[in-house]
Amino acid sequence: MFRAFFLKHKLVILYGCALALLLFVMRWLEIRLLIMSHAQDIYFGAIALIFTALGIWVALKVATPKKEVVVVEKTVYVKHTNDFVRNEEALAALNLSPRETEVLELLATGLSNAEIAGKLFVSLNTVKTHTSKLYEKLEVKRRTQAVEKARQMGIIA
Amino acid sequence: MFRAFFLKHKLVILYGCALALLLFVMRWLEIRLLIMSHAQDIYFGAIALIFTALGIWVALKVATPKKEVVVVEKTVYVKHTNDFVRNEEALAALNLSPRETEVLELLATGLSNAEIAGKLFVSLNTVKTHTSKLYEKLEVKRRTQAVEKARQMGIIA
DNA sequence: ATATTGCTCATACTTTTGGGTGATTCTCTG
DNA sequence: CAGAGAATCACCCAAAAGTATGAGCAATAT
Repeated sequence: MFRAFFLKHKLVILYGCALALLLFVMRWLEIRLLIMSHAQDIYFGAIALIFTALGIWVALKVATPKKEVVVVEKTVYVKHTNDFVRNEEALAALNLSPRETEVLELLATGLSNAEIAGKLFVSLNTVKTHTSKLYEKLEVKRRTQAVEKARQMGIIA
Repeated sequence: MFRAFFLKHKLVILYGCALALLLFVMRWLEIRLLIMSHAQDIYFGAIALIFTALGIWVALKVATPKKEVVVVEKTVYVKHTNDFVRNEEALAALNLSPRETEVLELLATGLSNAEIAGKLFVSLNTVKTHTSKLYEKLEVKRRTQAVEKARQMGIIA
């Protein structure tokens, strides 16, 4: 409870303590500095400097950094595939389960197993099982071949 | 000449003047404030506050803004034609070496690095070097993505 | 009611891929 | 001639992919 409060207002509390301490030290220093009458200016200068520095420090610590937005244009090529027709016969002949087809499509976009697992809300192991079965049914050994074969068969865009 | 110098160190000069002025005012105030012996603390507090504020102000004024890069993607739709025509501009922009292009094409057929090495009569390590450079230039992380991107850009069939 | 199929997940192990670094050789260019 | 870029290769480490096997669960077909 106290800890949470402290953590939340850490900066403010620390700053307050630092200020109090400094004032105390200065008050004490004052006694001996006042003996030398001309040291007053140096004294004030010191106070000014210290608190200016403190202010700068606090400002840099607390201030939300200004952001300068730099816009970089980047060209993205996207193939226009409006005339793709899925080869339903070939797809049916493969006897892929719905889930496997889904995985195959994500596979073709270049996603990793982990990324596919994330998209489908399943574990990495599950995706591995699906891909393995997929490779079996497509009679390939690697994901790259699976994509290539599926593309040639016309079952993915 | 003086003007240029002033403009260049405007902030420093202004700050210096402000500091001097404040010290002068305080020195003057001191005379009457010292009469009330217990006003000393208020006096110091005022100094501390003012210079802290000054420090904050200076810091906020001077602080270098952080840059934030925003990538704006510019979409280019590539016409999908049944007879493939290589997108020469895109290919040239990528600045791929002849060997890298060769590797990319074999990559797209679904071959493993070892198989590519065999086809090109080079070592597996060499193929790895090529693929790595390829991924860099295509701005991708995996071979599957490389193939997908190259296909969308129209630099492979 | 059993068998099958699809989906899920795990564990354990091997292979492949990718990242980083550095070296060598050759060729082209200023 | 020095420097840059391309191609070659090596070594090491880490991450991703793939293989094998087993198992639980729900819907569906027999």
